[in-house]
Amino acid sequence: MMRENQNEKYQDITTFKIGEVARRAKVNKETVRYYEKRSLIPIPDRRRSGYRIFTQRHIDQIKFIKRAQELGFTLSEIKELLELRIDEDTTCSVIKSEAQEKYQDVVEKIEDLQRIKNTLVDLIDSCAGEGPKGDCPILKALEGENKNILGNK
Amino acid sequence: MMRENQNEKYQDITTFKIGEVARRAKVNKETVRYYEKRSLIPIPDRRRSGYRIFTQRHIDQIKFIKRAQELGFTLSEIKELLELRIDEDTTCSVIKSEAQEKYQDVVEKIEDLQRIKNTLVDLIDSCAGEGPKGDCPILKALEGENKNILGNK
DNA sequence: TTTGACTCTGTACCATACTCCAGGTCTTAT
DNA sequence: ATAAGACCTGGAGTATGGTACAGAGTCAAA
Repeated sequence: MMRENQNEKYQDITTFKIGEVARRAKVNKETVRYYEKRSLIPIPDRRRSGYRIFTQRHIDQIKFIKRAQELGFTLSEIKELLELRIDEDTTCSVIKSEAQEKYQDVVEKIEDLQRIKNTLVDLIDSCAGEGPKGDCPILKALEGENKNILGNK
Repeated sequence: MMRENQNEKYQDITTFKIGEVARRAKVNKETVRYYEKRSLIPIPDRRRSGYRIFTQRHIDQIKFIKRAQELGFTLSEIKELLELRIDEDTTCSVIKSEAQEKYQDVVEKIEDLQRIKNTLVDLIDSCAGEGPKGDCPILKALEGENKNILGNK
């Protein structure tokens, strides 16, 4: 924390240097700079020395980003989300439909993986796990000899 | 196809130039070169001119790679798989356990996505989709005001 | 022989999300 | 005053799986 910064604007509020921000938001300092570069956080003011001046707002926003990431949002999507949050005209329903879109993405990814999982199960079941690799049905399937298990065109 | 290449070795077999390989394996020419660089296919011989000489073996191997990719194997994993395939001592059970490991990966990925999906459902359900964003429970949750839906620490 | 299509190499670039480093400046405590 | 530690910038590097050039050489058919 730094109290006596030269900027009038920050007379009465607590400000932070990058290290403290990183510690509090539980990210790397480089990540904070990276988010600034990608415009994911408000551009911090600078001290005369060039040091960035952060506020609680920055810390909160980084935490927001991290939570959204856990939900599978990419940084680009999160940026949109943040812009929505700032936009006066944004309504609840806009936010909701963003979440619904992301939900659809996730459902599709699960379906893809489910299909892959089923194929793997079939392959594993088809293989007794005995004998030399020459007879391995898994390799055979990958080699394209088995049109039944893998969906080869 | 080229028949009259100067290499004795290819007197009796059909050989291909990169474009034909790419067409038959349904990949980009650059991808063929990329696979060569990553040692995912046997190093092709060269004509005096420098042109690569491919055989059916190369085409089959590229198809193998593509099928394995569809099962979620990374190129590094596929390389291991290919090495297993070449190794005399490889048994069926070794291949099987590779597949089982990949199966575990896929199951875990599905579980992760399932958790994300559930959270999104909860968020979406919590939002009536009406009114200004100020009251949006989704944004509130992301902002960390709701300890119940998101697993904020 | 000409000419269009093909191939060669090496390098750079795409997206994603950081992470690290060097070389230099600033702060802060003693 | 000094020295440790924190901060600055710009650029490179990480992993993944390619794609896209440019500029030069080669091939094949008419």
